[in-house]
This record gives sequence, C-alpha cells and structure tokens, in this order.
Amino acid sequence: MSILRPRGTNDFLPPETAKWQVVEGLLHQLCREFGYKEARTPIFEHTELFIRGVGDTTDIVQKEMYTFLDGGNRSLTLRPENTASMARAYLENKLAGLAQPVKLYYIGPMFRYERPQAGRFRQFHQFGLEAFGSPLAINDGEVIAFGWEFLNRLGLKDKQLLLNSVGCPVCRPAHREALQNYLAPRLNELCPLCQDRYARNPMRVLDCKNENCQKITKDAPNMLQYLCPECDSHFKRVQSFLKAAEIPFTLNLRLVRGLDYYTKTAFEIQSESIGAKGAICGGGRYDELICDIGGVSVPAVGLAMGLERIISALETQGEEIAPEEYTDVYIATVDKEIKTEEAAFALTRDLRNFGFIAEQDLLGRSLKAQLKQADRLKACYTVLIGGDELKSGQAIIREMAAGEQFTVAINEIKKRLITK
RNA sequence: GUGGAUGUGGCGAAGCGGUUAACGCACCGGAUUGUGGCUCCGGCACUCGAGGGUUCAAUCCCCUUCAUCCACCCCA
Repeated sequence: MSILRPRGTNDFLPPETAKWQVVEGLLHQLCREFGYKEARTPIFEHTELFIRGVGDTTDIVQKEMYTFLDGGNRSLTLRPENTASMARAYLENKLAGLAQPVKLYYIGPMFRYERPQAGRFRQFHQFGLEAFGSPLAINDGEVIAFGWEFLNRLGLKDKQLLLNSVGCPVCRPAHREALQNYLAPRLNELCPLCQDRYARNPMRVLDCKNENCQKITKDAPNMLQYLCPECDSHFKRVQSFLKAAEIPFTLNLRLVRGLDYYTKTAFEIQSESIGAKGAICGGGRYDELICDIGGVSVPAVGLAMGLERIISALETQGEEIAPEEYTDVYIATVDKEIKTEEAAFALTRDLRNFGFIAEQDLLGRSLKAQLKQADRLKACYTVLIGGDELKSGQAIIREMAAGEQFTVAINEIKKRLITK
C-alpha cells in the first residue's frame, strides 16, 4: 500500500471545499462589519510561548503538543491554538502603540495530538477573534455577539450560549481556598483525576463530567459568590449587554475554560448537532495573558471556533451550505479537425473573459460523450462547433433543459446566451 | 492514554472454510458512424486493509499491525 495521510488529518476536496469557502467568506465579511482585521502568525512558535501562554498544567501543554527540535536545536511547537501567538504578535509588533482596542482575527490550522473522534482531529481549523486594549464589558459583549451572529447567519438552529465568570487574581484565591476547604473532607471520593485537580486547579473539579464528582460539587462554593466588586459588576454588565442585544444565554457555573489564561468572562456556544461534546465556539477575557508572556498588562477578550465542527453541525441539520455548482456553457466540437478545436478553444476563452462559466472537452471525447459531460456539468447551454457551420462562421447553441437548438454566427454567441 | 465497533472494486453492499468473489450506483464503450438526460447491450476486483499462523484448502478461523468510526478524557 502507498503512503496514507497521517492519522487525524483530512484532505478537503470538492465539493466539500465549496462549503469551506462559504463559511470562511462569511467570516471575512462579518469581520469587516465588526471592524476586525486579519492577522497571520506562524504555524509554529517557540514551545515556551505555549507553556507560558496556555499554561503548563493544561492538557494541551502536557500531552497534546506537536513539539520538535529544529536544525538549530530550538524547541518549536506546532500551534495548538492561536491566542498565545496573537498576544505575542501584539507585543512583538508593539501594537500597543496603535489606537486601542486593536481588533484582530485569524483563520487557520491548529495541531493537537489527540485520539480522533467526531469533530476532533489532529489538524483542525479554527477561526478566532482577539480584541486587545479594552477592559470594559462592552468588548466582551461585542465578541460574544459576533459568535452568536455568525452562527445565526449560517442558520445554525439548536445553539446555546453558556456564560460564567472565572474571576480574576484578586478574587480567585478566596474561591480557590473555599473550594478546597469544601472538597477536602470528601477528597477520596473524587475521581482520581479530580484528586489531582484538587491541588493544581480545583476549579476544574467543577467541570468534571464524572457523575459522582458532580454530585459532590453540587453545593460547592461557586465563583460568583466570591467575585470581587469589580468582577461582579463586570459580569453583570456583560449580561446586560447580551440582553440589550437580545442574545439568549444561560449561566453555567460549572463552565471553566481549559486554558489557564482566562479571567472574568468565560463563555461557550454549544450545539446538539455534533457528537458527544457540543462546543463549537468558546472564549472569554484574558487580562493576564500578555503579562504572562512577558509584557505589560493589557486587557483582552476573544473567542475561537472550530470550523470542522460548525460545518458538521450544519450538515447534520441538513443545511445547504454551498449552492449547487453548475456551468453556463459547454463548448463541444463535432469533429476533431484542428480548425474546429482551435475555434472551440478561442471561443471558450472569449466566453470566459465575458464572465461565463465555460467548459470544453479536454479528452478528445466523441460528441455524444461531450454532451453527456455537458449534462454532468449541469450546463445550461452547449455550443456545438465544427462541420459546415464553422465554414460559414456559425455554430449551434443547444438549450439543454429544453432540448432545443438553433444556429447563430459565432460572434453572436455571447449575446444569445441567457444564464442564471 | 482507556474502552467498543468496523475494514470486500471509485462509492454502497452480499458472501463464506473448498471450482470463474453476487448485486446496485458511478465510470467507459455501443444500439447504422454530428447530439445529453430515459431504455437496452457490453466492459470494469490475478482479489477481499497489511503481515504472519492454523488447515489438504481461508475473504471467511487465530495472532499481530495499520486505518477508520464512536465513546471516555480534553478541547473548538
């Protein structure tokens, strides 16, 4: 057997790629409407960036990174997400010197070494937004509204916005301590994973899917009770903006983002239409990230969406993402004379320059086979060139749906074609 | 990393320890040689993911491996 593509990767081919173009096209357009500009960062970065940015206790850093040494013995890593890179780019390019907030977006492949599953691949594609420079809740609102609006325009029906606040360095320690005190007496009842989380990052215990852990944490102290005045009012403001924009949401106190950099707002948009795990969009505020990777303190908020998941959710909904492909005109030759083929070649070029979707035979097929091909390509018209007509500068136009045809001068063809 | 299912031509899909591996779709060709979509006829798997084993004999049994799908975990 020949070489196959690596596990968890995909070849995207037509007609699949047409769907991607539609989704990405809408993303670019929506970003223009919202004022986010595209940024492109490297596919790989210094490993250190992700360790410090994403957090060394996260699963992503601990077991999912594609890390390698380059020829210069540098440790590099294929980006598992793009927010750390965007923050790095903001610092490195001194974007703090621009008018704030700096609003950027990206689309591209990310890499995580995981077991492939429904909506989960080793190379997958994310779109994301980052707004740097504003500490205000209204910016959180804009980011969430973007995610909601985008999924709306795509026609995604069964979506749900979950909202939570994970606090900030001021209020988190108190909650953390309260949580640990609450869990301590029942520590040995928790699942092994949560026993580990208890010490490192007790908030993640709240997020555990284990039934028993959920039962234990049912009445655990929640973050909202511990929010400092600033986080509390920020969170209330975010909610009031969402209400003002008529975006429905539900508070989910168990929602904890898997990346360490989040502060205050955390949100997730889920859809029933994908496999077991329905997260298609996630994000929040990360006021500490830029500081963590070595800069001054810059407030920021952003989101990321999994494109494979969005497309697959739309598909299970039976949504037609991309319009059906068709051809305006197929140019067929009735004989294999050099003059005929050249005339057909020139005519095809002419029709394309005029704006038609035009195809011609590239395989030396019989006329019958050419018409069959025209039919397959969903041609509205077929132009038949050659024989006696060509000698008098004429050709035949055949309307495929009606099955009728007529003869016209070759230089009149453009005018006689009425297309979709 | 753990668990379950699956792997027959481009796709879908029968088969079963034993002569030429059904069938459907798609594709190619033809039905008096310049015309599609319908119909009819013909063609299209030295081979059943790969490697090894059991057997007189394996696509069908066993082992290994790879891959896919699904779930856990985690994330988008």
